[in-house]
Amino acid sequence: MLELAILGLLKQQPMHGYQLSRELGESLGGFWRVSYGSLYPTLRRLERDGLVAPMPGGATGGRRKTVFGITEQGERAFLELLQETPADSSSEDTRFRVRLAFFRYLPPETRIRLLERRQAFLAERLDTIDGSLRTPREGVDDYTLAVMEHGRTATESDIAWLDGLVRKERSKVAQRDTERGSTRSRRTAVLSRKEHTS
Amino acid sequence: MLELAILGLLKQQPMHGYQLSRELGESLGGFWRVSYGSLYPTLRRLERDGLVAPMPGGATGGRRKTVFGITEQGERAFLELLQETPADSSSEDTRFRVRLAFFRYLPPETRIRLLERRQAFLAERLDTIDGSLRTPREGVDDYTLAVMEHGRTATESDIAWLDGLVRKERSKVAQRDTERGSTRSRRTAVLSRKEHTS
DNA sequence: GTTAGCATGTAAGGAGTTACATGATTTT
DNA sequence: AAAATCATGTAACTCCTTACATGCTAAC
Repeated sequence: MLELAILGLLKQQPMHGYQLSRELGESLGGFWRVSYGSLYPTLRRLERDGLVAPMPGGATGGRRKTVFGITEQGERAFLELLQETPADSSSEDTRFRVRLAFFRYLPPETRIRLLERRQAFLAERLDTIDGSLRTPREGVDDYTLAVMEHGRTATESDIAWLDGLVRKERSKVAQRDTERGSTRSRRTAVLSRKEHTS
Repeated sequence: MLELAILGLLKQQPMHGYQLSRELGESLGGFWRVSYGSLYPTLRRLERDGLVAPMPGGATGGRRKTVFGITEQGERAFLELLQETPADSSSEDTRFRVRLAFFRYLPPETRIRLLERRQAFLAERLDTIDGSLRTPREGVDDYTLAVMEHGRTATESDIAWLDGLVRKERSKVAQRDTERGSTRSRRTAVLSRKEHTS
């Protein structure tokens, strides 16, 4: 996840490590604040692998800091990481946030696919919660119940939010297709659905 | 976090490892599903440390499974873990959920203190988000913005939800104090505020 | 000139995961 | 008797954290 975030930020603009950590904290709004003990080693590993490289004439200052930029190889790795489906469900919420923050670098069809994948994930979570609420085992008290019900509410509103994003994305695609000649629009719609199913 | 969850579940009822994993997945409603590769070693470590112990006459079956129960030492450790303030902000959301699910084991004053601590944490997150939104750096696009705004909305509703829980808790305390003689109620209120500040 | 913040790192370790292995029991 | 699922475990690894160490630069 950290690699993705670093590459994405460096794609926007070359930066040094310290700045990366601050941007990360800001653009994720306090949902994830990396420690330097994790940031710098990762940065060096990315450099070693040729995904980022120090820039001679960096962005702003002229101090002893090392300003890094993303390489072509890094760009490729970034796009792969961005579409990656992680199995790890525990940190998936934060991970999705990070991915979404870099959505502009993906084509609309891929965006829709990822948004719908996230929806499916949340729908499954919702099923689990509803299942637990329907089958109250012994030992459930008010607090356990409160956790579950709040979880359900939050998940539902997340799904609705994603619905809005998908709708917006679809209308963008539709508009784009209309602009470039109206005969292809239906065909494109079929194609993107096909891609989503696979 | 896993230790806390295991101890809490075993406090409710003796169980074997497999059952623990299923209960965990259910009672947390899909927000956290532990892997066996983590569960069993942890369970054995807890046994080695004397916090849990195998029960001769377990709960239900008589198979080859090992049913564990919590020991007195485990109960003590559980209460400590339940009140522990973690510095790690990344997994704090899930962690709070776990803690809340075992809130019934804490005295109301401690509950209020923990709820308010969580509120303070979320308020800080809100500040970070609002700060980022007020100072739009270069490179913010619609998606980064969407992430932040959704984060703000979700955090705000979380805080409001906690407000409700705190209010409910306070009214419980007030009622309890009224029931056991009205002269002490004011003094107790002062004491719990003092505890909260520290 | 000293405090605060910028900037980069290292060593040790925590808390989990995946993938694999194995066998017992129930269901079909 | 085959398939599903219950039940327990191990080894290697990932990814990140904490705590520490160091020095530079700006501001007061």
